[in-house]
Amino acid sequence: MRGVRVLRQDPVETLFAFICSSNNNIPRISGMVEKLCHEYGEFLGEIGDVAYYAFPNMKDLKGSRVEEHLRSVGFGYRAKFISQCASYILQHHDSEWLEILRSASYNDAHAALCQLPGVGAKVADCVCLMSLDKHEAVPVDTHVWQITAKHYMPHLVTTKSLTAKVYKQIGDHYRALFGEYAGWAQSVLFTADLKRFQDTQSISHANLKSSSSKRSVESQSKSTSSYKVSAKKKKKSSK
DNA sequence: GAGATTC
DNA sequence: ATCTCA
Repeated sequence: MRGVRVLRQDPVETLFAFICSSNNNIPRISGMVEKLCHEYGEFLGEIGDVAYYAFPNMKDLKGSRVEEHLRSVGFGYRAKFISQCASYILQHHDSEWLEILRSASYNDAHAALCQLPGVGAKVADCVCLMSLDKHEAVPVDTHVWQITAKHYMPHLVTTKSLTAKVYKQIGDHYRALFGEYAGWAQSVLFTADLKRFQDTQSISHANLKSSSSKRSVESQSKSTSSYKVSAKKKKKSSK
């Protein structure tokens, strides 16, 4: 049986990859990250006829020259965020600052990340959860917002946009329910709603509730006591 | 809260 | 998704 896993990724790669993710789709994000590696990363070797490069060091990502180049290859407004973010971290902190944030509290790490250009609450939570060991971090995108409002927090169905206030409310809701597993719960919610996982019994959206399928979830009891995490929690330290 | 930003 | 403007 397959499960939903929250990986422990490299903080630098995670931060810059999620800066690329804003208002963007996965194929394009993947292409952008590969471009960063190929253009600015160290050559690692090749397997067959495919060359592999490491994710760049931040010192190689800063500067207006980088920004201009990234813009010319289709990074859009994210080009500025990437170069400025690298500059900011190296100027105000150092190259190991992100790793050091692993020993900070979730609230401190989140607040610090939100200071960076191109990093808001959502990207900060993604970095916290996927690379900084902050498993109470709950990244709330428009998708998770809609799912949560519909199935778990009905009073939010009338909210017109994902404001900072609503963002906090949703995260706090899951933290109260799942504590240190809140981030994992978010991953299950998110994954369960992906079309390609709709028929994957082991991680169906409705599994966070007591029973039944996704289609009939609306008619179910909304009581929090029916929420179950059950025995499908998993974690891994590498891909 | 609305609109712009990249493709 | 973040930022800017109002």
